[in-house]
Amino acid sequence: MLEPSLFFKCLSDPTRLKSLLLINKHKELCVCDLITATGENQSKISRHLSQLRTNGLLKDRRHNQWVYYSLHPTLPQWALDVINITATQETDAISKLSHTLAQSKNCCN
Amino acid sequence: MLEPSLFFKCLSDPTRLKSLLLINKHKELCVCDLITATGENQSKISRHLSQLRTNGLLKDRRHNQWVYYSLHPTLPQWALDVINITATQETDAISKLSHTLAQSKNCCN
DNA sequence: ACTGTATATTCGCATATCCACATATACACT
DNA sequence: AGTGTATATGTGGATATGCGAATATACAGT
Repeated sequence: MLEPSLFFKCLSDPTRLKSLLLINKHKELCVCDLITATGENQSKISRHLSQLRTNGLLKDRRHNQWVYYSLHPTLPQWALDVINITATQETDAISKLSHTLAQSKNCCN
Repeated sequence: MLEPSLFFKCLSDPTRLKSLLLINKHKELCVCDLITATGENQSKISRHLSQLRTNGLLKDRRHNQWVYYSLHPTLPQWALDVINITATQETDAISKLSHTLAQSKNCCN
């Protein structure tokens, strides 16, 4: 079972939170999408995603060179609720990031 | 306005989370109550409470030697929602702590 | 085999966090 | 003034975290 304090620690870094909210909105994104959307460098994003995966918030799906991340299917409802509440709080920031993503050519399709 | 990632960082430490949930349940508690309930030492509790206060999650009310902490009145609804969701997730742990508190003589009354 | 793209990992450094111990402050009571 | 209780804070050490730069791995296309 997911310890609340550990779950919150995952959300306590702005890059991790942005990534998680973007994945929540788009259901599934690959690493390069998140790099594009957030403007952060590759190693930073990769490390934060791996942390979210290790702690059970994300699951990865590998297809060819790409790794697609989505919310982990066993995430408990309360965690999903917290994520969605936060999403409504950050609508503007997230749409801006989504927009950046939409404008770029898709690296993986 | 309260930054979500900063708010989550406040909830990411078990001692801070316990304290916050206890205060949420009892509306107002003094420091010695929290020391009793959590079994942690004084300086540890004091420091965590001060951090919660500095970040706007708690407000303090001083009366004689005692300092009473309660949820900050300007906490936004989404933050209250997150706290309450977490509370329902931690019911057992919190009642245990509340029980410890009830059994001890009240230091401040 | 070589190249390019996508992703992960290692390393060293800087900074942050958490803690216990000691000390300080503030107030009440005598 | 002295004592006891409640709370805060300074300090130093241990550990954790976050970062960029470099390197490694994996796969696709040529």
